[in-house]
Amino acid sequence: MNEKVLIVEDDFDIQSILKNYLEDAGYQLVFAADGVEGIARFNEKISLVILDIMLPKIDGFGVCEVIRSKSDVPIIMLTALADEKSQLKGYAGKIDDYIPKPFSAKILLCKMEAILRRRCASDEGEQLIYKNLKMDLTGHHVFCDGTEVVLTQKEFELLKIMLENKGKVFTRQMLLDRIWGIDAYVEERIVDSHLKNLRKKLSGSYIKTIRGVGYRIDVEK
Amino acid sequence: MNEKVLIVEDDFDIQSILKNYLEDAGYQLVFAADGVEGIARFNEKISLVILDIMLPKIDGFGVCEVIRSKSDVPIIMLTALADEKSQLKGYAGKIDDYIPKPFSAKILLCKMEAILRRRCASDEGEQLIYKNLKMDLTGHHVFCDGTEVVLTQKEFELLKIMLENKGKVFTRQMLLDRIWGIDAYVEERIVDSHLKNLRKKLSGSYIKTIRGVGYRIDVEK
DNA sequence: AAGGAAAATGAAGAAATATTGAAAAATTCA
DNA sequence: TGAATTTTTCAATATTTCTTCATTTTCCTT
Repeated sequence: MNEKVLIVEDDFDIQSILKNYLEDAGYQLVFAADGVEGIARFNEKISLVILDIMLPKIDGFGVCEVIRSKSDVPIIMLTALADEKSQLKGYAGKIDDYIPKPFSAKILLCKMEAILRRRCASDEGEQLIYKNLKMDLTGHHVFCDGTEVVLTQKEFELLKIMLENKGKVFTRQMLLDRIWGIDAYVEERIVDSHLKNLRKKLSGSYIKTIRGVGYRIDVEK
Repeated sequence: MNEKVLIVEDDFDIQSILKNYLEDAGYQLVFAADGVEGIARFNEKISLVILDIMLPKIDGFGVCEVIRSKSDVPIIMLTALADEKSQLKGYAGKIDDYIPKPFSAKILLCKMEAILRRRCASDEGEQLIYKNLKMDLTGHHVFCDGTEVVLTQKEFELLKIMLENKGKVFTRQMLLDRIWGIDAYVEERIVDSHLKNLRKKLSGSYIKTIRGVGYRIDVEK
């Protein structure tokens, strides 16, 4: 447990209601008072985002678009705009739920739990298993056919992210953003370099190259 | 694709609204007019349940409890009882969403899609389907009759743009602008060239030539 | 209906680009 | 400091992209 929730909301009263209610329910909260801050505060550790629409600097739809471009994190829009058009616009941006203000904190909590319950296996398991490969995430071990393969930090993260998203192509930039961070200034070729070493260590054709796009680990058949 | 939805609802008008709207959206519907029938009609093939609360014989909460005892299928309650207490009771039974009547069919559809998107197993990513052709955009795969066809990047983009705009004629210049960028300086014939290769790989007459104008993929009948 | 012009197709080779492998340089960590 | 890791760089290789031109098809004119 101990889920981090990012709340992007400029209304102080609502911030304070959420603070009381959600912290009591055991969530760790991260607040942002405008769109730019919301985007800046978002990271891989966040399990859910609560997003207002009318925000200073960048509005909720914009924030949603930026976050969605790099993550499938659940997003709940919490806003005074109750009209159908805004709602549909929200859902078009792949949000998970839309709650018009005024809202009931109890119901918000229920909805959050309903959504979090549906989350995919990725972060609940301590282990990732793929073909004859086993990753022990807590212990930072990787086994190939039962024998341990020692990976460096970067190799480990690379493999982890790709195994958590089997079937999805990652561009080098996406991998850089997720492993090195969006503000890291490194050559894009660094990804190739680590991937090469990873492939050599794993001695199996797990990672496919999609020329002109990036890399992918195929879904198991 | 082709998801089965179980609708447990005794109001004939709502049955008929849902029938029109959801069938158009490509869902396969199974109707039940009371709680007992709802439980009887439920099976492993059902991807989602839409549940009224006030039902003959067994009420929605009861049906929910029975279904939840054997399955994690997503459940949406759709009911006239808008009070908070009923909603909380619903969420306590591990439903996924609660929509008070009167409801907007469009929003129901959005919510259904948001919930289905979150499902663990069959998380296929974004897809474009046309006749016996399937494009998996997240995975950068193309399947023709189930077998994979490997496309180069330009071929992939060409097919993607045309499939996203079925029925629209693209001039070579339009395709150049969208794929190569408006400032690219390349021969217009490059489009023909890639299109030829694409046609050969797909082995089916998907892409029509509009002489003197450009190319088009017809809308499906 | 025949001939000619315009447009589209097919194919092949050249040019450009992306990926890989490998190794040197820089950095981090103990 | 020394070892391991990370990052950069670069040449070799593989693949794609682009150009060109001959061939075929379609359409228009007579």
